[in-house]
Amino acid sequence: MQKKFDSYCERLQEKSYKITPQRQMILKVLLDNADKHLSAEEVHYIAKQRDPEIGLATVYRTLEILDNINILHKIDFGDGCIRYEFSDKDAHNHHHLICINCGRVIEFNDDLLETLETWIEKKTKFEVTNHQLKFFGYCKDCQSE
Amino acid sequence: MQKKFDSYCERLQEKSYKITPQRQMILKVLLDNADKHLSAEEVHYIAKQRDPEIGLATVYRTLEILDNINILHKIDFGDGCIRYEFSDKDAHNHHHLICINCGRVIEFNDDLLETLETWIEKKTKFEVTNHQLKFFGYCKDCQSE
DNA sequence: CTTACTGCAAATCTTTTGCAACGTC
DNA sequence: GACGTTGCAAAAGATTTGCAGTAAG
Repeated sequence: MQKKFDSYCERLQEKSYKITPQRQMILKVLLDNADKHLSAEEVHYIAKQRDPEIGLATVYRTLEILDNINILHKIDFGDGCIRYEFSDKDAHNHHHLICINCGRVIEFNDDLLETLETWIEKKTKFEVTNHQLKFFGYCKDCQSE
Repeated sequence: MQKKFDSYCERLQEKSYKITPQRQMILKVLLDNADKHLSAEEVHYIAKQRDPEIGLATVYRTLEILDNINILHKIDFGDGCIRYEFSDKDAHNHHHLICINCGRVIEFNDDLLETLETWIEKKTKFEVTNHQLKFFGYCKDCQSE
């Protein structure tokens, strides 16, 4: 965890962003909840418990930067806000199962799309840099209803 | 086209929604632009040219209904608004290539995911009803930059 | 004639921006 | 010390809601 934190700070520095206490804290909040897909609001809520001074705009600005330098990326689960996830989390082969009843998000690994990507690049001349695959449906607990 | 329009009206009726002129018009706008992925704002803009009286809230409310009864579904291309697409459009095997430079959206067909879905249902006991696959990258025109 | 639907305006919610004060390098 | 960064408050967008009037079945 400390290792990741340090490498993210380095990446910020490389891109000549300053390592401020707020940015470090936001990174720590994200690392502590790496399994969660937090939204800006949620990051702010947790961050405020650690430092009540921190502003929501700072959180938004930091997440934007972390997205730009590819530490995070945005995901939309259709619940009205942008959520974030670390980019290096099994990078290319992890997808999401989203329950349309309770909203739970389950992660799922598979590398089937590698093949598809190469095929797309050949066939359509579109240069693929990333993909997102979401399955909607009902989780185990919601199927009875 | 007329056939689809009629069947959509029927579906509205079945669910005991009224067939108002506004709803008919919104459906026609959507059918006339079935290749486009319009947002609520865009639907309203086109609709207003046909009937300047129509209100934006009506458009939002109608799109919500059409989504609920599965005539449309929402897609998010990361441009800050919800876009819509007919649900029956090659339903299960059409995906999107989104250019992160110019924002162009290219459609792409493939049925690879059918297999994956069955596999997920077996493996995770998640009941899949739909999926969304998006590839991000650079379209032909933007690759030179 | 009843109940759902509409248009408008106001409200809400998420995200962005302007700006003076502040802190990192 | 310079310049990027912060917090706050205000602004901006997208979407939702309340309500009185209107119209579909």
